[in-house]
Amino acid sequence: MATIKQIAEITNVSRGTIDRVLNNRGGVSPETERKVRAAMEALNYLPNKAGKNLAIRRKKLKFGFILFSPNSYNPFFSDVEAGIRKKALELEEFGVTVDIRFTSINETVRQLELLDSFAANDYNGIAIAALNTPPIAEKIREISSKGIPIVTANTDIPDSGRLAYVGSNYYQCGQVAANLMGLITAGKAKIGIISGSENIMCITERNAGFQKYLSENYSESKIVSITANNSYDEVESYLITKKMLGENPEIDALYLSAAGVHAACKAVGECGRKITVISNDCTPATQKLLEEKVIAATIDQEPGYQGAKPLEILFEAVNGNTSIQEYYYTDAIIKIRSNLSIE
Amino acid sequence: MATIKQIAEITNVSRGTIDRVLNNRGGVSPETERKVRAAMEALNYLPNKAGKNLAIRRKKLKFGFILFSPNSYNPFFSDVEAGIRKKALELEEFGVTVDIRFTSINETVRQLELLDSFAANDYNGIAIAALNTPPIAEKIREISSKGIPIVTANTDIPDSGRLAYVGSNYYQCGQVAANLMGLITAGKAKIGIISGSENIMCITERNAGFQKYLSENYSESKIVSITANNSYDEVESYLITKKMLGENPEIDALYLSAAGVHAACKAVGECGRKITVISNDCTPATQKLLEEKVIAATIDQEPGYQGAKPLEILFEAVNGNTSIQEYYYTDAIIKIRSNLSIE
DNA sequence: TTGAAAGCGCTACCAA
DNA sequence: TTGGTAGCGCTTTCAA
Repeated sequence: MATIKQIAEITNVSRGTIDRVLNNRGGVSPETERKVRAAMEALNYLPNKAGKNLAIRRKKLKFGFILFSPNSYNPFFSDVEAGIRKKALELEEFGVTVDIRFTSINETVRQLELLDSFAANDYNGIAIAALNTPPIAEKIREISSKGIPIVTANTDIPDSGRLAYVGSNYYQCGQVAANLMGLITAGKAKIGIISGSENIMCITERNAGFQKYLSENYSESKIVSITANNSYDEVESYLITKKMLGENPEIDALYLSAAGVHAACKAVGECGRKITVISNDCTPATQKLLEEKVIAATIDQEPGYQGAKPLEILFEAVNGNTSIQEYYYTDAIIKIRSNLSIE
Repeated sequence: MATIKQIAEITNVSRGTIDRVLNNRGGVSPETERKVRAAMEALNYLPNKAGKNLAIRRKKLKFGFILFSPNSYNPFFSDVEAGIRKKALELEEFGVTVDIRFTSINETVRQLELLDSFAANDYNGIAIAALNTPPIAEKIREISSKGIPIVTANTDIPDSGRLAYVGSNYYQCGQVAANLMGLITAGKAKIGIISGSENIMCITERNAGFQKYLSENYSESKIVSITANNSYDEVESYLITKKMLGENPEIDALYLSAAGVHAACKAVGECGRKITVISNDCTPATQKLLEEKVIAATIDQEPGYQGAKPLEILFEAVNGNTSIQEYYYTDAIIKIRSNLSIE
């Protein structure tokens, strides 16, 4: 519990100088620095957060968050937004302002503009659900190199110079779905996969994890058919599910690896067969389907955390915390009918 | 983002007086109080945590935590302890000291002594995994009425004057276990329950939730046999499981509603039949059994949170936070083989 | 290169 | 009943 004041007294140096050493601000003689570091070592000095948090108010930090607009096909992002707003309220006590900007799922140009705008207006940190395209990666690299920390949320761009990623380990999500599917169907399912756009990494990762785990652990099960919904659209989701179930009467299980859950389940209800359905995320529509036993299980990815944690990381980074990890994976949380209610 | 200083300037009253009004310390004229409250209302004043956290150091708060000793029958509590120690480290920055004391699972007298000792030595708050017996309830009421906040953790005593409870909703845990059992066995399981002491509420609640959910949702399944392990002992756990499986050849599923998981599974392995096992908690031994596919699923109850959250609540309470709930339930987290690794 | 001092918001204590 | 002030730990700015 040593403080800067104590270190200052022991070393006969002013508190200002201790601060200079502590935060590597330069302008300290090697002799003094050595003495100060020795004392910090000896007293096992650790900076006090309450003190830092109070002092940082004067900086009036600004963070920006670029997120996908929630819509009927994918209401998931409104839970992310709720997480952002909650954390923003907390950070307000530390003098931090948070601004949110929305884009559609395929607006690369708009994301670039927003990134530029944040950087040009002296924002101190940026969080972004980033489209994984080369121009975005390049832009992130450019802004990061100016010293503005960037954290990716929900969708990642590795090797872009971003500070950290917060979100699902999608490959593992797929594995968990396969594991559940195996358990529920005694390892003998005839499976259809309703998938999403093949150029969105999270979808391909989920499918890969699912297929790998299934083939390694439930060799008697079989993936009968895979269809991708490339239009981010509820109607399309209904149509392809309807078609798949009609053309493949042996299918008795479905893995919904993308959004559009509600529409797909409408087709399931109409087919008249008993289908074991496993989906992702836990939106209100999905909860209702679990309640009605249409969906057997869904895999949640802590959307609130994906909104809150990136802001927390940015705050820590700006506040001089150097022990920030690269990956903050959310848990693959299994939701079934009986553990819905309590959060 | 109004501050005490601003309120003071507007109302032409000193900051000390604002503080007196804010914290109901008394000694303020009705006239002044009215004026101050009006200003706080108008500016939407909210106390700043960073400021409070810094100032509270001077109080040098002391919290005590009474916990069950981890042992081989129930290693669960070492994860709770880890949660306590982590939070204690965080609170150290606020000048808070945390002391942990251990008792066995049935030492009422020892718990009474420890409670008295904490109260007599001016501890500012107490957390306790409380044995649910009348003398303990009475003691908690006595100490609470002196103004020392008490939070129960893991095991609760309602109506004892304790401030809050942090832990499982055991009834729901039982429901989730039944829900899983139904899903995995297509609702047709012949089930044995290896239970624990009938006078521990958490066990009886789990069993009740399990039976209720099963009968309401999986009417084709059947509970064939229930045996209680009343000796908190690994060997006993092995013996009763062995006996149950031997005497009831139709049993094809087990719900382990108490600890002693490792020993029970030894008996499962020896019986030579395929048994669907569902257990509680996620200790290292249980993880290994999941890995080996001996256990199909286990229901975790966030032990780390059960250690950390009570201390957080005590700190908030002492710090003047009045919006503390009565129940802080942990999630019933479903762990299967594929979602073990990532935390 | 270093020191001194003010300030972040809140609390506690002494004096009036 | 009220005001004034010092202090919690850290940062920043100005002066030396």
